[in-house]
Amino acid sequence: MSIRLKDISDATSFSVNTVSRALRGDPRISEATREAIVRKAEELGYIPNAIAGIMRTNRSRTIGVVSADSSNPFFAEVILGIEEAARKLDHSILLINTEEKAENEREAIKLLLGRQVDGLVVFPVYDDPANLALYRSLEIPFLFAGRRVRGIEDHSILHGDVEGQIEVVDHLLDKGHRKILYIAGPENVSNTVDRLEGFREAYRRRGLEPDPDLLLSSSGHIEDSYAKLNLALNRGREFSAVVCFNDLVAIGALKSLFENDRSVPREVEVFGFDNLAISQFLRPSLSSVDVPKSRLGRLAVEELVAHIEDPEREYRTLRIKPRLVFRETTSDANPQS
Amino acid sequence: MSIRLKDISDATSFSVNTVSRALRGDPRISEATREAIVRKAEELGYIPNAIAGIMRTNRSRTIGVVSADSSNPFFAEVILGIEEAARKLDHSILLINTEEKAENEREAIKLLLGRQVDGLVVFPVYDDPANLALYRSLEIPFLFAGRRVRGIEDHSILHGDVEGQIEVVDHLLDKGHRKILYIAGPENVSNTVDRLEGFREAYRRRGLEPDPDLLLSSSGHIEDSYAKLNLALNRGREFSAVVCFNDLVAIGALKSLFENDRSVPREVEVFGFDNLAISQFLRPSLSSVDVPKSRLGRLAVEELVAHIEDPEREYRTLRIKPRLVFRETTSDANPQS
DNA sequence: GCTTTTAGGATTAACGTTATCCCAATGAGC
DNA sequence: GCTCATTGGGATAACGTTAATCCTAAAAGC
Repeated sequence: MSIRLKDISDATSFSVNTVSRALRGDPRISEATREAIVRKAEELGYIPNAIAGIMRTNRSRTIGVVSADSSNPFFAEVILGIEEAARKLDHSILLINTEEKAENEREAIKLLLGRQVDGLVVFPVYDDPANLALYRSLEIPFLFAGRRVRGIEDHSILHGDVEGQIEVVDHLLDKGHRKILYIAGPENVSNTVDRLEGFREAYRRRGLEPDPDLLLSSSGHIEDSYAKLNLALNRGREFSAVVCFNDLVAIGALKSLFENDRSVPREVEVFGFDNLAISQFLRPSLSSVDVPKSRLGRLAVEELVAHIEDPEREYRTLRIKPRLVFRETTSDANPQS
Repeated sequence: MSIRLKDISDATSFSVNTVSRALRGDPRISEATREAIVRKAEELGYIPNAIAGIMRTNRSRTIGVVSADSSNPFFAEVILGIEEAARKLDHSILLINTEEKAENEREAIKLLLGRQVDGLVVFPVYDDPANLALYRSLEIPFLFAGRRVRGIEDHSILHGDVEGQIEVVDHLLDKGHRKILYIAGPENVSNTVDRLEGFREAYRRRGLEPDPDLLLSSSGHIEDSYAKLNLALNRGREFSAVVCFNDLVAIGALKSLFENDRSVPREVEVFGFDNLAISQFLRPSLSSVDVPKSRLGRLAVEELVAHIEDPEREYRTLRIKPRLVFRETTSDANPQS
């Protein structure tokens, strides 16, 4: 059976209390005593029962992570940063996926609250009244990674969806493209809203109007994007550039373009968004908007832990700058730089 | 503050015990009472304190997942299956990465034990005396997903590394290839050992000997594989096929081949292993050995939970059959089929 | 009418920690 | 030699839940 403080107490004839304090490095315990206790603890292979500790202290050193879409490597890459940062700050991660469903998100949060997590990092849906109410009633720190929630302004770490998308479209308009196909992302996700807004804003700034026929929606996944672009091509849509909600969408689009004998980038230029790790190894390698995913995860954890440790700390939206990456799905390098 | 059973007890004037039992559906509580209590609990927004429950019952309904390499999508895909299966069986996941370090693996397990997980799914290193001792002393169920540990025979769910690799090499030898370059994977991982053994065995069966100059080692990642193959090409190594430890290695190899003007598959055929989700979208799309990753994860969890619920259950190695997938990095389809 | 059964619920004691309060011994200050 | 800190450690009470045991009416059996 597993060793408890009591067992060390019995073996050393110090009280349980003293053993506990010795192992936690309480200065009130003499060096000699501490050493004897620590040695005995190691000898017995003592592993502290974290559950009991959490119960007593009401501090779990655990961060609940509510991820959105497990089939998108973007989240995996951010979560990698989260896990690493959490480990460095001596916290554990409890991970749940919502598959972008508002209800799953609520359930996940309740489950995590029940497990007494100290804080939450969430990839939330954009607009849901019940979720909004839940977040407003939350008594532990929470942060939104790379996304916004309608109605909650200050809990986000954003990576410039609007600006990033403006830059892409601006670049293409600069190069003379006037028929740009846009494949948008999943419903009710701020990234979709913001990137679409960026797309539109870039046109607006030049007094131009995007062609509604060249605006496709998608689930944000490869297969759906592939199907949607096939459909558009079958309907005879003409365009010289495809701007995609994310890299997965771009991968599906590339497949469709290839199968429909559209040469990339000669006839059609393609942009993704997110700059996944694999995108540089596609052929042609994918031009994209780089989002520092690992940094986003790290930042989220560091900021969250700061909030956990200082409940008075004020929330404010943090912003990371995105950066265009030009590869083989676009011709030439950035004309500006 | 958060609502406890006590609060519901106060509000309904039933005892804490009755409230607890009513919420857990104990048959000894009358329907009327149960309903009143449940309604009040919902009204108050009661969220059970799982920590206290775990403390009392010594059952956490949590599975510790010790993953190996967070930068390899293979694990992400398996963990996806793990998470889904766990959720269906009403369990949570506690996830830690080891980055293939034996010591991290031990630390991860100790941390998870401290958190009172009910069982472990581990992607372990192959051969480490301290880890072996740790596993032997473990008092909770544990399973190795897709890997073996030297010295522990029955706790694995394997996916035919040896056979899969034999099949690949056999196929190539059938087609007349005699100069096959093999890029092996990371040290001290059973997959590396077994796939290499498969490679050798395929030669052995024909009374052939692989050329030691055509045997490269790698970390199992894109960049390293890319560098190693570049080096081999610079040294004038000649070969007509490259068999890779996994798909990431294959991606790096493809990049090197492309940059060195080796046409794939005309001059060089390439095989990966794992069949990552992205591999079908590479260009050329990658021929590989499909490992049912999601199923592996699901199976691991289902089997683990079976062990948790029946401590007497015997361990036995489970085996999943791999399947060759022929795509554009190999010429023709499978000659046999 | 009395006892026995049973439904329905209350009391109480854990689970392993940690925090609060307490005490004994030692030594310093006068 | 007395007081008073200081040091080092012990005793005890929580944390919120659940399990084991116990209680009490009312119904049922004779």
